[in-house]
Parts: sequence; structure tokens; C-alpha cells
Amino acid sequence: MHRTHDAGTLRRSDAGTRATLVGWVHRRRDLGGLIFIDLRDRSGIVQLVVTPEAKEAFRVAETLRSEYVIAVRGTVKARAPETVNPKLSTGDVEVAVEAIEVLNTAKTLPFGLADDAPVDEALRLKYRYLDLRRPALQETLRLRHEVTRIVRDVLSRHGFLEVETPILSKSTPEGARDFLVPSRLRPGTFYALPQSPQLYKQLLMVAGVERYFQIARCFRDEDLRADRQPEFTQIDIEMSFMSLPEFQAIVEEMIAEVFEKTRGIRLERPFPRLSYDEAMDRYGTDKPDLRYGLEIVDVGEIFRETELQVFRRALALGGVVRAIRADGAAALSRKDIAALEAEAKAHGAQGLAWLKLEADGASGSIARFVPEPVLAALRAKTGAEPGDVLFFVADRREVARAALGAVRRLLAERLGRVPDGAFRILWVTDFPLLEYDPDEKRYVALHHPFTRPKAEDWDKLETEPLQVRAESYDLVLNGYEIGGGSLRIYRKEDQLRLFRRLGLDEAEVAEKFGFFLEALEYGAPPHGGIALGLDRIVALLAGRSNIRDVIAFPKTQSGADLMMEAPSRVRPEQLAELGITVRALQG
RNA sequence: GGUGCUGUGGUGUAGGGGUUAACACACCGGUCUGUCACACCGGAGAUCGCGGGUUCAAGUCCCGUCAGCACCGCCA
Repeated sequence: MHRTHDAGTLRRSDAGTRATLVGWVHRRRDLGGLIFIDLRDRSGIVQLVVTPEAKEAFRVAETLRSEYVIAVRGTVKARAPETVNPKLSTGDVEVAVEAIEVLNTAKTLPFGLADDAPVDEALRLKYRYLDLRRPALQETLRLRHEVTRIVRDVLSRHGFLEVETPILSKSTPEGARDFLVPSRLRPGTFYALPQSPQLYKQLLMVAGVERYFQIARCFRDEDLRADRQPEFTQIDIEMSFMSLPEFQAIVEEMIAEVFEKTRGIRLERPFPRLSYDEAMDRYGTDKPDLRYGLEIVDVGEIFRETELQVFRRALALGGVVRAIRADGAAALSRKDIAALEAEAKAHGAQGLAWLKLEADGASGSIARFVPEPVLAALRAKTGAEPGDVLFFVADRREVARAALGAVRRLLAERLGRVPDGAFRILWVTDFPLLEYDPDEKRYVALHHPFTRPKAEDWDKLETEPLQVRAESYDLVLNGYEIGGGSLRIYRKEDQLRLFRRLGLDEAEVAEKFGFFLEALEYGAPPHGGIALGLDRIVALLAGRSNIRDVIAFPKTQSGADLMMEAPSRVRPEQLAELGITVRALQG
């Protein structure tokens, strides 16, 4: 029997058609003299009816069990009105079966495939091939395919070339811990799996490719989270001779088309842009969630002359006083406010002051230090009205930012201000080039060491390194960083100058980056690019809170593949061949 | 490296010192010609993640350990 139709596609208009279907027994309802089978294939589910008139088929139908693989031949029939099932897209019809062939049997599954049934995550991962049979997960696989297809379409339209780069690569300093792969042909030496194709794509620019992209697998040997797997996929893009607005327009077109075609969501272009400093001041984070307001306001001037010693002291020490106006937040309970206070403290603040505005005056932790003129100034500055609550942090600027940023997120959650199904995207630009690493006692690149400083900031590289801004940009969606990129350094002297600033040993630079520095000497064009987190994007589109759900074969938090049981020990001969001795082989 | 949560028939849960470990779904057998979470009747199935301890007595309390998850550190 050869398939003529897909189960999920049959409609009333197919009534009368003879059809051969294949798929899995989703459910069987045996009424004794009449057997119904829900047949499931990739396209969906359709009901089969087997009556005793089809003698042989009926005999087979009685032996069917869940997840048996079958082929059936029959006739599509319109259902009588009272037997229509509105829950199925094929509910108008059923297939009257004439013949059934069992293509394969199935043991009873370790867990049910009903979509709403919660099942232990470890069990799902062990039997991932069964978990993936769930229609919901099938849907995320399809969604992911759609996203990459659209990405390829849009970038191809703009003349980008998809180029593959090596998986067996070289370990370089900076950044995450590498996964290492021992070399058999050169015992004692190791490849590293790429943390990203960063250097390759820049070298492709030197090679004159001008416009490159890749759906690139990346590897980082760091501890995992709901949104972090040891291997993950980036939409990796690089472009020569670009102007930033032109490049951002292409990325925006790509993202907008992905949202439009997969979810029917229109993202307004151009995307809003916010400098890092502005994002930090107004939202307390470099990845602000714009789905709700609750912006942070500087109220330092208002408190400069008040009796509130805590605030005055913070200001005197060069700090700030900032506030969030929580409109209509009178409903917040003491418990909510305590939680907000704890959140602020967890992010370094000494405390969280608050003021509830009443029809006349105010109550709250600092109410008795706030005379009417100050209250009036606060109302004017923040727009606060009776019924609103103001939350304050007085501290060093960085602490006030981080603490109020955290308070803002929690507040939005508690006040139910995070709208379902909304997508708010923006660019955050002009990040600092460097940050100070107290452990290593040196400056390290915030993005990566190939990022170009802003032309006007080069001068500060040696004198005020933390003031140097980078030609960098992140793409932020609903509070998640979904991509980041930069214009790159393309002159050797500039690159060397930055390496020097990072305190990299010259011999090490020569050994690890010599090839790259040399490449920059042979007419490297100005270029830049971006890398977007495909897994996160698909997860956001699918409304999933962890990226395991959008990866076909993900790993656990401890980096294990529970299905294959990787990683695993290897035979001693394999190790010998590689010149490797494993210490502490206990157990 | 750290913190927290979870671990009991195949699955999801209940049981929080005491005698036969409970329920639902799934599974097996039976009845049933319009079901679609079919229904009804009957049945089988668990040394409670693992190890140690406390106790007359341990799914239950304690310690350790393993696994999964969430988070901090970490991850340009």
C-alpha cells in the first residue's frame, strides 16, 4: 500500500475519495462491534472507522495497540452532523477502512504522548524520539525549520553567501572555556570546538566574500541554564564595507520577516535604538523589557536639600537617588513590598525606600521625611498621582541601576504588567568596550577583543579605558538578548593596541593570533557583523521558557545526553592512540 | 564551586514514624455498532532513586550520595 493522502489534510471536500494512509495508532476506541482508530501522521490526526463488514480489516483492528505503525486503505466519508468532532481539523470526515496492514508493532510507551500530561524531564530526554512525537514538539521543529528557511531567503536576497567553517578549530585565550578534541596524528595537541566562528568570518571578509552568513553550531564548556546548552546555534552574519544603518536595516528585515511569516506578528521598523547608558539609566539593565513602562527616574536634585540623611549621604558621596513610579500600585501588599525590598538588596542596594501617595500627603517608609514641597516636586518629576507608589534607591550609580532594574522586573510581574503575546524589540548600542576583571586584575573585552572602539574614544584607551565606548549593538527582545554584534577592528596596529590594553602577553598573541594579525596586513576591508541566538529566538516564538524544547536532541544541565548516554568512557586503546592517560579513573 | 526544589507501580500523584502503601491514567482480560479522554465489569503491577544511621518499628526523621530541574558564580 502506498500513501495517497496525509491524515491531517482530509476535509469534507475529499468525501468519496479512496485514500491510502500511513501513520501511528494515536488511540483506539473498541466498541465491540465497531472500532474507531485515531490515525496520526506528521500532518495531524484523522478518525478511521472499522466495521465487521470489512472482515479481515476488523480482525486486524482488534489487535492494534497504541503507536503501532499501520497502513490503511479506505474511503473518505463525510460524517453525519451529530458525529462531527469540532476538536479535530479533520472532524468533518472519517475514513471507512477496507484493509489494514500492520507495518510495525510497538511496546507500551514509557509515558503517554498527550500534550498536557506532565512527564519527568529525565524520562522525556531518555526517550527523546518518543517525546518528539508529541504534536507540540513536532510543531517547534517545524517552526525552527521555518525560521532558518526565512533567514536563508532574506540573506540570500541581499547577496549573502552561506559558508561553512570548521568545527575542529583552535583554542584561543579570552572568552569561554573550550571543548577540546585530541589529535591522533599529532599526539599531545588538541583542536578546540569553536565558541563561535568569529575569526573565520572575519577572515572570510579578508578573503573578499563581503557578505557571509551561516547557521553555525557553537560550543562553550560552561555551566548550563534554562537558556544555555553546551552546543547551541547562532545565525552568524558578517559584512564588509557596511554602514551601520544599512546593516541594521538588513537584520531588521530578516527578524521582521521571521515574525511576520511564522507568527503573523508585525514588528515596526526601524527598531527603536537605545544607548547602553540610556538603557541602564531608564531600565537598570542592558537588555530592557519594553513590554511595560515603570521607567527609572533620577530624583537626586529633589532630595539634595532634604532631611533624609540616607539620601543626602549617598548624593554627597557622588551617588544618585533614583525612583520608579509604580502607578496604581496601592494594591501591593506588605509582602509584595518586602519581596521588592529583598530583590533590591540582593542586587547590592542598602534598602528600598517607598512612598505611597495619598489624596493628601503620603505614607510609607520615608513619608515623615518628605515635606509637602518635596512631595510636589516628586509628583511633578515622576508624574505620580494618589494611589501610586514610588520606590527609591540611593546608592552608587551602578548599584542604583542594577537594584531598580531588578525591582522593575519584579514589580511588573507582581502588578501583572507583562502582556501575553506582545513582542517588543530594540537595539541597545554603544556598550563600553572594556570592563575591569578584579580576579584577573586586568581589563577584559565586554563583547570580544575584535570589537572596534568608537573613533572619538580611541584616545581614552590608555587613559580612561572604562570610558571607551564600542561600535557595538545588541538586539533585545522582551528582556532577552537575542543577538549581539559590532564593527570590527580591521587594521593590524589597532588590533595590537587593543591586545596590549587587554594585557595579553606578546608571545601568546603571536602564537594564538599571529595568523589573524598577518591577515589584517593584506588588505582587510572594514567590516562588522552580528550573531543571533537561534535557539532563543525560536523559544520566544514558540512561547517556551527553556531552549531544550526547541532543540531536537538537547542535553541536561550537567551536559549529558540521556538518550545516548554521552559523554561516556572510551576503550583504553583509543586513549593510547591519542597519547592520553586518564587520571583518577575511579569506580 | 554554591543555594533551593523534586525523586513512591509503566506515567502523574497521595501518604510526613506503626500492622494489607492509596487514587487516576496507562496496561491485560471480558461486555458493548457512533465513539472521539468511549463506557462498564474484572485483573495484574511498587522491597517508595541508592548507601548508611536513629528507632522496638523508617516512603516517612537524620547524614551522605546519585539524577533531573531552577537559580548564583561562570558564560565576550
